[in-house]
Amino acid sequence: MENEIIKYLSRYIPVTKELEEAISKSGFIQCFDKGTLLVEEGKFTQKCFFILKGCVRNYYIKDGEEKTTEFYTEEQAIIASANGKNIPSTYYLECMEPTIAAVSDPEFEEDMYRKFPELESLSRVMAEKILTKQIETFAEFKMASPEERYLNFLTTRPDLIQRVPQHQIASYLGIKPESLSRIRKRIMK
Amino acid sequence: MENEIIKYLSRYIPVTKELEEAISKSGFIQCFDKGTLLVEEGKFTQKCFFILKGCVRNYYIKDGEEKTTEFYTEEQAIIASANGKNIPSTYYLECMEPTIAAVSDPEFEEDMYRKFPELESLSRVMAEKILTKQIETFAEFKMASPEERYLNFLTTRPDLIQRVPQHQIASYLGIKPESLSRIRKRIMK
DNA sequence: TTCATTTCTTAACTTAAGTCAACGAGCAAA
DNA sequence: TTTGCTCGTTGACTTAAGTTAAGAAATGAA
Repeated sequence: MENEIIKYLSRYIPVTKELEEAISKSGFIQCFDKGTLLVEEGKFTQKCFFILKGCVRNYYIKDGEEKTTEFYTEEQAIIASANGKNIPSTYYLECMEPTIAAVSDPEFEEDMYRKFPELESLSRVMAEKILTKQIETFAEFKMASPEERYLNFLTTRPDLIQRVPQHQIASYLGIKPESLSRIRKRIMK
Repeated sequence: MENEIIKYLSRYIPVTKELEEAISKSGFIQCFDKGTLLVEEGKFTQKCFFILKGCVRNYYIKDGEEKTTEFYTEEQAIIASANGKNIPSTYYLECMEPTIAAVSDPEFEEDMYRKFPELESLSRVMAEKILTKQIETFAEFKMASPEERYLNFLTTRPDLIQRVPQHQIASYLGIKPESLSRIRKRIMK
């Protein structure tokens, strides 16, 4: 699986022998069982994840209910929200499937950036790319009705329909499960 | 105003004489009249902005209506969404007030990063920080009702109430102006 | 000042999402 | 196999947002 991350990196930067070795040695590729909580509310962690295989769900507990806000799948990065601070997590990250991920933390990253400055350049470019995508997605969400959001979801994340339960998708779309059920019925006509 | 951006930068990195000079000489601080469109739908531009003074509104035109999705004010960065590609803009950026901003583009940034690598490190940290904030804001938006969003807005962006018209705030909250009017009446009791 | 435009509010009505409850299908554990 | 969950659907009802239209208030230009 170290191979996978190197394949990914070499799409963007030349991967030298030294970098390849540093990555292979680091042992930062980890496997998680389905159901594993990578992050829990109230716990302190600064870990970041890059999904190589599997699916991770981001959810909050609000008014005693799970509110799913994001699904991360192959080649997506999960950035630590506890940015350098020692603050407890407000959310959970749960593996929806057996998941393989590159796991890192700020110290490891800083160390790698020192040794391989081109990695920090890549991180900068990636962070900006993900950020613009995120802003665009948020704008679309704001402008769309629940029904439009679902139709949009069908085309942008079709794989997720098979991978996660529908009531979590409802939550992800900002609506109740019963409403999603009715929307589905409506658009089938 | 060059002074302002240097003051901002020196909060995060030591600003050397050379860097200060490069910034002063670049002449990348620009002033815009109220009503100026920094970016227009269909036009090609790769400009980025960092607001020093003023307010910029991001909006789309959908179904013949303006849909406001973001407001940028002092010390906020507006990242170009046309990331390195030659694609036309899908949105507008309008100055809601006379605005002073640091204006840059990818070439200028690459040039500065080459000369001052510490700037790229700072950009990486900033992009990650803005990204995590953005993800959090999006999650809160999804989980909240229109009324909760407005109450949240009152505490997080109180200045905007005085600076922009209410129907644009409605749009920003993902609702119609009439609904916001009713929500305001409701919470006043 | 006057006039026009934009902005906000209100009202009546429609539509769709939320709520509550029930039910059946599918699945897994005992 | 039985039992207990989780999950999705449906129905009846409530609530609040969308729609349409009108008018009042504020703003800005002539």
